[in-house]
Amino acid sequence: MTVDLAIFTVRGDQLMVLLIERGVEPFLGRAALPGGYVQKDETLRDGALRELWEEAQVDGGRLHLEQLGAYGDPWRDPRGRVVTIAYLALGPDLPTPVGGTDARRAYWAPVSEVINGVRELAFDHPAILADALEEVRRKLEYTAVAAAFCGETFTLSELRTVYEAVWGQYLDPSNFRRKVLKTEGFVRPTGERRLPPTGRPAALYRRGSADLLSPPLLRRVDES
Amino acid sequence: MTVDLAIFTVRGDQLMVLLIERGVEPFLGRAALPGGYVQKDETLRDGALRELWEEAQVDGGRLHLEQLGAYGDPWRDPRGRVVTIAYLALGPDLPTPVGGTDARRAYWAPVSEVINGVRELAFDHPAILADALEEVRRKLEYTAVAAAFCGETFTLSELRTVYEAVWGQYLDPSNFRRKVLKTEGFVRPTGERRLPPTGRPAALYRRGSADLLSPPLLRRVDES
DNA sequence: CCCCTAAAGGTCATATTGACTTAAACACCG
DNA sequence: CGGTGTTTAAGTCAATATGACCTTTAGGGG
Repeated sequence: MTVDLAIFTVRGDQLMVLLIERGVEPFLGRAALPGGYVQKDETLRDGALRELWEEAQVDGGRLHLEQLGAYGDPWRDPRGRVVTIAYLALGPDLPTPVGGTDARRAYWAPVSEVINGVRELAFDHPAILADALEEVRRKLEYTAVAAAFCGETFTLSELRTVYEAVWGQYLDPSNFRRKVLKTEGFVRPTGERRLPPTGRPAALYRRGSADLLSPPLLRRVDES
Repeated sequence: MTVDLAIFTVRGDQLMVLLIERGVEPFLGRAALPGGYVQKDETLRDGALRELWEEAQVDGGRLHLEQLGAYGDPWRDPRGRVVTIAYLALGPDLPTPVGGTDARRAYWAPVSEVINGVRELAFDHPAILADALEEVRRKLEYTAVAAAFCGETFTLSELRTVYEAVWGQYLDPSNFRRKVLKTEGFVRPTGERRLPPTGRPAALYRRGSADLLSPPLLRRVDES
């Protein structure tokens, strides 16, 4: 029984996922999602948090962590029957982590490159990553987790950039602002402002109390 | 490693869940969700389908089955560390199943009674059932699975009754009809009709090709 | 002091929803 | 054979939400 983690962050205007280069067999040297065995006395969530730290030196306290599901096809691991519980983590632009015990190194990779097959992942991690990606995209529609990608305080432009990076589509700044501000509990103004490199200062917000957005903030379906 | 099943159906105007009376220790004689050990050579889904049949003689071919998640707290099972993968199943009004090997008997119980604590479930099954219930309610909003509760063909009133039973709230028949019919791929007319005990004949539909509803069919939030 | 840029705020046509009303189709009853 | 009750089916209308687009504001830099 193992846990595997799909850890996402937004850097610049790209959605990134944390990958490791495996330092042990099987799939030695191959790219993979961080993860490892669950210990006997810990919860699945605690196991995920521990692996997060061991393999990538990422502190779980600051990021959103939720279970994605169990992957247990008998042939998914060449070593034999290994069921893995996949977790989804979202965090602000984190420092590039160093490798851990079972990982030669850890690094952020653009999700688009991994999905396109430019990098080949070990095990059934391509499927896990695909499911995780769809889940994040869906979560942004129906919940207020997008703020988990931002720092403690953020501007509405930063928040919009998160949506654009995750969904891969342009959003009208004005309509986005209207939707976010009139959705009760989405964000809470701090009263402070931040100066962009150029242009008018932007108001700063912090995450609100709401978890669900109703009505949701739907992405366009066409995407041609 | 086990699988547990939260199997729902709509009977009359009530949402029902399939329970078993445990025939073995621990929790002998207690009500529980059907489930059992996963075998070495089967997928998690196949294990769920097998347990479905063994413990409740329910044929999985006709119902919607999806994974809910993994429950793995170290103390959830008095026997020791047992991680269970919970599955959610939705089906039309099924015949009352007989008990299986590890179950003295199997029966349908109103979900409301179980949630209220009138019946106490074994293990952490109360939490699993609560999660399953919320998942069904959410699924009805964003997907077209509601038809899984109906037979091969059904009237719009039957479909609306499903929503009302699951959400526990009244829906305006006229607005429901408009929403369903104008949502592309939700239902497909068969051309036939069905005579109710009294009143105008109702057109029959079968499930359409759509999986997701966009925009979704949201339930009211207040429900006071 | 003017220009450029991004934030902030507004307009307007369109789509969707909730509450409500009206018409249609059948069985039953006298 | 026509009236009555019941359920399906269809329509109206105001309130709300959305997408596309425009104008104003508040900075920095030349």
